[in-house]
Amino acid sequence: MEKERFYITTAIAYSSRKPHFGNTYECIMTDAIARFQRQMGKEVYMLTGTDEHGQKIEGCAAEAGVTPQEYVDQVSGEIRRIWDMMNVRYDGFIRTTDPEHVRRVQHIFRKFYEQGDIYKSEYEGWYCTPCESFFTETQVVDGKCPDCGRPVERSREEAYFFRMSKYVDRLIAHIEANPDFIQPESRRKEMVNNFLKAGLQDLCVSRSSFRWGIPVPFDERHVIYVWVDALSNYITALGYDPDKEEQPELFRRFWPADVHIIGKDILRFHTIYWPIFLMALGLPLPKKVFGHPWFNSGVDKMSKSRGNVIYADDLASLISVDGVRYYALAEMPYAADGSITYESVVNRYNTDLANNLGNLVSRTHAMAMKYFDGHVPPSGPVSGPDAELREAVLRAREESRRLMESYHIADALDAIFGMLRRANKYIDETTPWALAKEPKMRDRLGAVLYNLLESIRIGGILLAPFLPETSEKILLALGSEKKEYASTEVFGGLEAGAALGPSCVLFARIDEAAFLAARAAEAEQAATKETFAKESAQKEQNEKGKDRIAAKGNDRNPVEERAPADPDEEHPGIIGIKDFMKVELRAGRILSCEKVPKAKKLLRLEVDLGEETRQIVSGIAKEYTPEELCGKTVAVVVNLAPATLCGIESRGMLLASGGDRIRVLFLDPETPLGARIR
RNA sequence: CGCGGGGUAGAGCAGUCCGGUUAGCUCGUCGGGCUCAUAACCCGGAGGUCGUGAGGUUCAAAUCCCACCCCCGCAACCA
Repeated sequence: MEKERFYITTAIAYSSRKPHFGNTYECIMTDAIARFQRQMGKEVYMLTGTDEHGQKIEGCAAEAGVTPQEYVDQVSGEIRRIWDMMNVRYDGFIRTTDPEHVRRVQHIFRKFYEQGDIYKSEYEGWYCTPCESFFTETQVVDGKCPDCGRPVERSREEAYFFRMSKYVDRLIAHIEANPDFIQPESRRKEMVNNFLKAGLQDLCVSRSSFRWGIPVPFDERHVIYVWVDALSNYITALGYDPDKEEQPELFRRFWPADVHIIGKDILRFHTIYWPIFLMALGLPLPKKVFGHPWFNSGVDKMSKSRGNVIYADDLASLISVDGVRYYALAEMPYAADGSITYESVVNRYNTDLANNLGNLVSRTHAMAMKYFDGHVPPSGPVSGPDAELREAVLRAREESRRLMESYHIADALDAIFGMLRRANKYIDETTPWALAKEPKMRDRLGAVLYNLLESIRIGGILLAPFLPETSEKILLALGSEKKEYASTEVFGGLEAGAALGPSCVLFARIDEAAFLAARAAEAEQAATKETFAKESAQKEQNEKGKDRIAAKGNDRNPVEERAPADPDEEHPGIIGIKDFMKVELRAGRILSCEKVPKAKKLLRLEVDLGEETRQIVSGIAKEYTPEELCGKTVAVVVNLAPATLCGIESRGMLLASGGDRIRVLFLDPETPLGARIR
């Protein structure tokens, strides 16, 4: 009989910088599912890879003084190194710069064009270079990018568009007929209500403003924009090429994918544009798209400027690879965002891995060594709590399987660890050390230890998809050859008389206080270094304007150093006093203030600037009530171009701290109204 | 009235669809037990008006209905 097949993918990682914990989590999660499916006897193909085109990478490479190809070679290698280190066992690793991928994407693009799905038109709008995005008039906020807040430019370019409208109805019908298509559930409604039913616009699928991309085959001035390029990886990696008479075996065997595992931020592209591209190619749609939640760092989004970025490889050096895997898999809820803190890392590690799992193995192994000279004793008749233990073991097996089938990974792990807890309790119930003192209880003692060893053996096998190394170690300690899932069906697979392996400490306990202190010290050091690096880099650039050459090799993290990550992390360059004086800041008093109806964040203010009174709209409604602002003296940017927000004109801007906690900058009430601030 | 999800012990969650035993679980906390083990393990206690409404339906509501409040996604509007 032919094996059932299972095709699972991660999103391909964007190669502009080193992936942080959230990216790595996705890969670990996907790997756990893939390993589980292999354990279930399926023929699995797990695909991951790197997305290597785009203007941002072009820019990063230029800054680093290397070619884009050299740049992505390095980053892609780094990403792959981390995946490998985390024991992610992928079957395919695609890079969007692979020549085969490039050629196939060109064929796909041409096919779309030839069948009339792609047409040439002109795009005019506001363009944000760092985000590589065009925005419409209504999206742009006061001349700035709505995503990153940096200035946008008026830009017009000839571009190719994909006729989405043609397929929308079919897609809606598909989503409605397949309620499981988008997971978790809540995401499905977001997509359907926010995008599909609201009216889907044609998608711009080419760019001519940069070169680092796959050229449009029939129009060399254009490169194929990210989505046709990146999304296609799921089929090109299997060898799909629309020009081929017959698709290769790999493709025929594995398409359609069973599930695409992706971050919730790109759900829209995977549940709307990707299915439509597939429809246009006449291919079946993936069975499921799972938009996993994000890991936040404590309460904040992870970001370097907050000094709270955690990298998986760094963490692995502290708590082991399986420690990281366990943490990521156990801590992340199914649908809501999870949060990572060092406290919870240590707590999870100590309580679950060291105390519950590690110590169970350790104490059981020690007793078997001491009382039975390192051999598996024969199992005796079932008595006392034996039945309950066995039942717990088999139930954990069923539960974890059921939960894994629906991608409830944390819950599946919980089921297994619950069983381990039951085994610890069993030791207290049966008190083997007391039995050991009575020679006539020898058989009972053997039975008790047998039950424990067998429970651990089954547990070790069940843990294999999540903690592959630990699973190996457990089975090695038991000296058991039986590692296949089938051997867990019946309690009693362990053979009496077999010799145990050497004892081992699976997870040494961590001293929480010392651990946290060390992390705090590191963070401080890193922050200092970061500031220093930035400053000297800027100095260098300003003074000589020379290109910097990326340090290679010994630099611990060269990628991170040169790629300014998120917009909010970018530090301002050094400016002269002239530049500063371009910004006209003046003191004003808030005369009146009210919430903008229908707006969540906006307050409409009348501000007295001495000479004049201005209407300013400010996005601080979540932090301040109108009452507490009235009468306050504030700093206002008065020469900012007017913007229209929610239909209300705003002329100027209040100074306030940004980020998650917005705090308005209040001035001394004695400040004369209209006074220039500098 | 944009769309969706959620408010359950100090924290994180399950239970809600298909109303019904003392509202569970993990962590934390307090007390006890044990000594095989990684100061680990086991037991017990305290701690909950299940967001609010002396609302509705019902013999019975965390669970169904209604109203309101708050939080989080997505979208929009962070000047």
